[in-house]
Amino acid sequence: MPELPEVEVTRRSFADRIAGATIRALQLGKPLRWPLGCESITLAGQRVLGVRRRGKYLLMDLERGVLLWHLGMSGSLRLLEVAGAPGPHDHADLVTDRGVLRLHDPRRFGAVVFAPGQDSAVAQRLLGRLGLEPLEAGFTLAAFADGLRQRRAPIKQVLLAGDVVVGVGNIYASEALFLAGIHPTRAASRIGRERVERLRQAIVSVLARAVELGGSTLRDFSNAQGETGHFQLSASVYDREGQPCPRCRAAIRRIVQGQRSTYYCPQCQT
DNA sequence: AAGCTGTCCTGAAAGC
DNA sequence: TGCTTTCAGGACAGCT
Repeated sequence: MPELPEVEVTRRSFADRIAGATIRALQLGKPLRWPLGCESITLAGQRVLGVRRRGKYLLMDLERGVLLWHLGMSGSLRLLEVAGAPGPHDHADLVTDRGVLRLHDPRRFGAVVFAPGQDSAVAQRLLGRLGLEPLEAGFTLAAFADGLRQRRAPIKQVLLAGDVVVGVGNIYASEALFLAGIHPTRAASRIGRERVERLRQAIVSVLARAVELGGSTLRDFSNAQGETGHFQLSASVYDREGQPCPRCRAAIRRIVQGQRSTYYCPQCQT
């Protein structure tokens, strides 16, 4: 499933090539998670100024608005020079004079949404409460600690919620907590400052490494050239219930928090 | 305000 | 073998 690293790798794979392109049309297939929010004709003729990322959203800046893309859990984007007929899981084609950006998303949790501006109600609704960007300078100990201070919920669920720090999905949440030696059920507000700093560093290192490695975690992930990740990042605890902890050999445990699996080492994480 | 739960969708894997 | 059931996952809506 695309988490922040996969989204960033996708962005890098086509952003430079599509910047400056002129949109001809947006062709939609089966409905995605949210409606587009504008007529395709609104987009036609607009130039693509660039592509940014916020959390797991890709923000495509247009001359008059922003086109937001989300890959959900099974989405991928490819920029095709020559687009053949869409397959059964191809649900959006952004046709431009530099090629066709095609969204492939079997489970259709993804979305393409038009926002008339960065401050529009649509943009605010989707982006307004997103937390700190973990790979940017603003992700400081002070800011992170401040975000966790008021939260009594388990740290794992606070990480997933995305309103303190964005882009940490289910897999990386387990991995980062393992690296930091923090038990996933611990109340976020009850983690000491030194351990918050360790968690901050763990989040940065696990995400930055995954970006470097070209996105990792999903078998069917591919960037906009259609290249799959050359390797899988090996997880220390995720999906390893019963297997020995790489640090202390204790059996990895699996629990469910908020209907999501969490994996951790009962010895190393407290 | 913060924290729960339900929901969307479909492929893969497990169960019968 | 083939059918049915269960599960996974991001993130919003809506309720407490």
